[in-house]
Amino acid sequence: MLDIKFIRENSDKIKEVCEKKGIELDIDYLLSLDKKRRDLIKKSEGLRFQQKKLGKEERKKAKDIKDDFKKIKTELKKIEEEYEKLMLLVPNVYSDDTPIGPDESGNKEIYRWGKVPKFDFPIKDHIQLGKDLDLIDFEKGVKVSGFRGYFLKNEAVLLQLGLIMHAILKMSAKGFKLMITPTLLKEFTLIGSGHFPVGKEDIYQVANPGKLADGNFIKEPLFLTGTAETPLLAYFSGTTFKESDLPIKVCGFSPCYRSEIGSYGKDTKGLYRLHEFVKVEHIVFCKNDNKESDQWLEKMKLNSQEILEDLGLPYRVIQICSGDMGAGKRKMYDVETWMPSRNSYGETHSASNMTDWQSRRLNIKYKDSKGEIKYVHALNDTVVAMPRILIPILECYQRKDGKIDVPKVLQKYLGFKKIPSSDVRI
RNA sequence: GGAGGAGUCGGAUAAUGGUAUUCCAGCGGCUUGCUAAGCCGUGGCGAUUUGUCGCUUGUGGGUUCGAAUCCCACCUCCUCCGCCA
Repeated sequence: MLDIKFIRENSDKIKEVCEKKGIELDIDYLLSLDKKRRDLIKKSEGLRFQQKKLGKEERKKAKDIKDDFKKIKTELKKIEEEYEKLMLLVPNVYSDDTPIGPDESGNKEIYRWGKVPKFDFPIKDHIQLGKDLDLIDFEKGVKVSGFRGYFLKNEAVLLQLGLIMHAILKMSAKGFKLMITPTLLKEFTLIGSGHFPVGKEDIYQVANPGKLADGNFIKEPLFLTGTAETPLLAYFSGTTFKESDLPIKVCGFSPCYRSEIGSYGKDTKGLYRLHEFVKVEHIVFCKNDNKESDQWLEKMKLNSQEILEDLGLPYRVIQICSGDMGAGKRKMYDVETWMPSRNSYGETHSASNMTDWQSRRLNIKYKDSKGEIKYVHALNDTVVAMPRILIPILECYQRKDGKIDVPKVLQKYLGFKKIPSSDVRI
């Protein structure tokens, strides 16, 4: 959400942002609602003032005012509902260096690391490797969980747990507070992170939200989050920090659920696009300053890159263009990792500067040195998302003999250097 | 699964239908000086013609000239019994 004053004063800019982000929104209508809203607030407050004054003196006259007041109040409520609905749709202004483009074709590669592996034998994809080495079972996954279901088995389990440990310990050493977050979330959290109202169809809603201690059903719907970003942000909703508390740095681990309704028929095979996965995510709150939050975005992006360099996986960094970034974002990078079976890079990380677009929705503020209350800037980025990252690991580290080397950085967590490892077989 | 309570500023607390009290903490200022003390100011949100005005007692409604107080729904917490990874 943006400041309505900012929208009033920069309506042409906002209209341009809507156009370049591919968002259809009638800003003039929003501004007309805003005008009506303020008129009605003035009227209703004036009546309330008189009513309160008269209430003490003359009760009959106060009663007459009450009817007018009620009428205005009803009208105001209607306008405000419409106004608030639109305010949630107003996109954030993208940074000056964001490429302008209609969709992913406008994204820009800005960095490349690592040597793409060359194989002198016919390679297998991770699906084949997973089957041959008994690491992934898609057939049983679909049988038990349905489309896009999967089981990880044996060394793949340890690989995933090792990756989590590596990521968590690394972020902890960098001064991030650690959390394991809930994934069953109330609606306000998803409005807060910006996944609602647009994008609602990608979030699962729980049909039976459960019972309370007193035996009654919970009436408020619950949703399964698609990322730990949402609960991490909502953890701090309603908080006013001291400026000296900033930056707030938190690293969260959670399962993630995505219906992928907009992606039917896309990436239907393998570990790439799944309904449920797990992810280590990190967020930062900093001062309300574009320069500072953009610097944090660079630092966070480097954390993602560092993980891939630890794993020895070749990657590239993409700067996302206006038309491919979400409504709430000011600036966004994807990091893509080399996936031999695709013969290309595939997205494994995503870093975004949301500025105060989320913190306004969630009411996350700080008192600056002058005593002024401001909204924090919020950023989020992947540390490691699994099992998608197993695709490049399994495929890049495969050997001619059909075995797979374990990336060196993970060996201490797994206790073996190659897959299969007799150590974990029963 | 059963029974009963409770939600007032960061913490504590008063107000049983008459317009939210007091204390502590924090922050700002002042005074006195000796290991600190005292005094004054200070919640948040919104509108504004910058004078102010409105809202804010968990949330949303209702009754009323007037609601923290009465009614309805929701959210949350606590106590006791039972069950449970």
